[in-house]
Order: sequence, then structure tokens, then C-alpha cells
Amino acid sequence: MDAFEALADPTRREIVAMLAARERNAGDIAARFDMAGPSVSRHLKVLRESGLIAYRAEATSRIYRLNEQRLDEVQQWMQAQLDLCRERFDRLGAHLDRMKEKEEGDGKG
Amino acid sequence: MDAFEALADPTRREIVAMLAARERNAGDIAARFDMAGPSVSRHLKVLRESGLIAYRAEATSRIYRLNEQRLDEVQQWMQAQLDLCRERFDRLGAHLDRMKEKEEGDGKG
DNA sequence: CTGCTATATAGCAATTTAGCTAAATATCGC
DNA sequence: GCGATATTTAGCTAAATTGCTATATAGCAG
Repeated sequence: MDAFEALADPTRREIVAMLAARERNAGDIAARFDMAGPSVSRHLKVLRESGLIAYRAEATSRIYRLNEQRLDEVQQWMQAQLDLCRERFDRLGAHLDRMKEKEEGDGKG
Repeated sequence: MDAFEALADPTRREIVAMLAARERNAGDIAARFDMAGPSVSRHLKVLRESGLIAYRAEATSRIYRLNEQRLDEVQQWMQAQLDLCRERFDRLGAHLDRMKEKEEGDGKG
């Protein structure tokens, strides 16, 4: 999953956010950045190669759109880590609960 | 949010996944990789500075744990983009539904 | 085919990164 | 304090990345 690498750059994250709202052509995207056109074009290429975005040609312009599926893959990896993290936390909570109940059951306190 | 940059590296993602399951000391983490200890140590540093992990010292070892909060921030950014994406898709669906109803109401077809 | 617009690629310089080995730091047992 | 263990920092090199400008490609208007 090379998408993580693509998302490491703030310019590319902005592009992703722009395209999450709606599709846009390369020129509109480039216009939003204080950066030479070719530089933005390269960012688009990285995003394309990561599978996070795709485009269709329309006359002379290329209309970019987000590829939800790839974005979802990244999302799910993140979610999986969080789930593991929280599951562990829950187990700890349950464990402490059991300890507490046992203590109370022992007539201690 | 520098955490995205930290997550760009596959070794660091593996470390995150390891720590999502449970906390571990630096040596255990390093042992899992076919890489010199100092190299792993540097990855740990990057993760630390990104706020994704933290550690506590215990005797001579440093016990690392995931910082769920930072992970959650990344997760939420991802989720926000997906939500935007899907919301737009829903609007399109609703729009098409309205079109279809209108057509049927027109007695066309 | 020519010129115009939209976009991408080539090639370059500066910066960053990931790996390595060697050395420093810190804790523990004596 | 000394030696052993655990871990990090320093300093290096090779490779990758980012930005730039100049050039190439592709469709459209005439």
C-alpha cells in the first residue's frame, strides 16, 4: 500500500481533500497552490500511481476524481490499529472489573 | 499533523501495528526487524516526534506504547475525506432518484 | 497544417531520508 | 567506580523527493 507514502505530503493531502468534495481538472487544482504547474502535476502523478486518484480526459483537460476504494483501504488499516488498541483497553477494563468484583466477593474492603 | 509522514514508512507502520496489539520494549521491537538496532531506534524516534507513540523507562529498558489519540486524529482525517466522498455519492444517487421519479411522473417511458 | 490552450515529462539543484558502523548515555549488580 | 546490558545519538553514504524551468504531447479553432 503505497498510498501512505502518497499521503505523507501536505500538498497531496490538500489535493485529496479538494477531490473528496468534488472532481476537478488539473488546472483548477494547480491554481490553488502557490507552486509551479509542473510541480502540482507531479503530485498528481504520485497520487495516481498510488491509486488514490484517477482521471478521465475531456477535450484538452483531465478531470481528476478521488478513488474512494483506495482511500478506504488506508482508512481500514487505521481503524484496525485503533480497534486493536481499544480492544486491549477494554480487556484491561474488564480485567480490573473482575479483580474488583473478586475483591468485593472476598468480603474485603 | 506530521503523523502522516511517520506512517509513510512500512517499518514504522509495522511498529505501530505491533504496539497496537500491546506495549513492548525497544529491544523486542528491534528484534523483529532484519535491520541494525540503531536503524529501528531512529524509526522509534520519528514515531515519538510525530506523537504516535510514547514510552516509559523501566530499569534499563524503554517500554513503548501507542498513543491512541494521535492515531485517532489521522483516522478522523481519513474518515472526513471518505464522508465527503460518500455524501457526494449519496447526493448524486438522490438526484438520479428524483430525475427518475420525475420522468415516471411525466408519463414518459 | 498553424497557433493556442491544457497538461505532462525531462532534467537539474537542494534537501531529506533510510540504512550502516562507531561511540555515547544510562541503569544495574558488584 | 567498573563492567555488562539496553538504547540512543553522531556521522557517513546512497537513494529518493521536491521544487524549478524548459520542452514535449494532445486536442481544438481557424
